[in-house]
Amino acid sequence: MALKIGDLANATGTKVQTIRYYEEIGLLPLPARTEGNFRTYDKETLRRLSFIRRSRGLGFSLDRVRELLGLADHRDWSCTAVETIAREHRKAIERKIADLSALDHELAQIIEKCGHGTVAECGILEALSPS
Amino acid sequence: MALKIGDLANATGTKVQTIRYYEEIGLLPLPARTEGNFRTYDKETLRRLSFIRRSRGLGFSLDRVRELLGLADHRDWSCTAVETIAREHRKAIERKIADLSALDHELAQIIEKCGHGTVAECGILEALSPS
DNA sequence: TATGCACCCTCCAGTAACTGTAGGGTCAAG
DNA sequence: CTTGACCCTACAGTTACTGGAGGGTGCATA
Repeated sequence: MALKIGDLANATGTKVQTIRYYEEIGLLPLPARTEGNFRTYDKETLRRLSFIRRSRGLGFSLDRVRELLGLADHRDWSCTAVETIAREHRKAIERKIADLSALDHELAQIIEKCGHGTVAECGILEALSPS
Repeated sequence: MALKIGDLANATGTKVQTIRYYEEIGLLPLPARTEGNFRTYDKETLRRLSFIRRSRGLGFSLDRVRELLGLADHRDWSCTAVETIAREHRKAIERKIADLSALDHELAQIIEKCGHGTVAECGILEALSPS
């Protein structure tokens, strides 16, 4: 029932190189090896990788993921720190949305200025030029 | 009236190293040098740098900026290409906003699951774990 | 004249999170 | 015994800068 790196990759939608990268930076433990030097994994590592990928999918940085994994190991601790990480991440995302929305409005206004003529008269380029 | 690199930096809110980087990748022309080997710039380069920074501020990649600068040099061309670049950029930003909004909703749901107890019971970590 | 200080120079390394490639080994099936 | 799928290591490249080491320039002041 030993899993190879490709099995983990398939099961989690992760590239093989990415799994090796996670191992390199210490997010995944050094796995056992077969006689032929192939990495072998157990279900626990598969769960850990799934956790990492789900967290990454939600936009957490690898450093945050590392913290979350560290917290998850202390089952008797308060989960306040977990909540804090999640809330701050959400705040950061909302800031990003606000920034992008402002950009979107600005772009909309600039695009409207296009006179569909020549570059020389282009309102878009003019809007990008120094006032 | 020759401008030094620090003058350009001050006038555009750009770090000196960033200006040298733009020169290195060919976004800014190789400037004249003083006897003491200091870069000297004219108003035209200042305008070019301002254009770059304004475009970057609107989220255009350096490759797009390069295209826009290239188009701006052909004053008699149609500005259709300029409009296309701007519209596609806007589309990309709107996709990003949609993605982040989806993330935001998902995070909100996950955060609600926190029971404020121990890590072992934490609904956030559970939501991050493989189903 | 010496000194201090702000500014300039080049070159190189590091950031985040992978992705791709070169050059080779392992293993089961046909 | 060969083919093909899979695995291995090691290293370079991506984006757009940012920071630092180690040293030179130029102007004003004591």
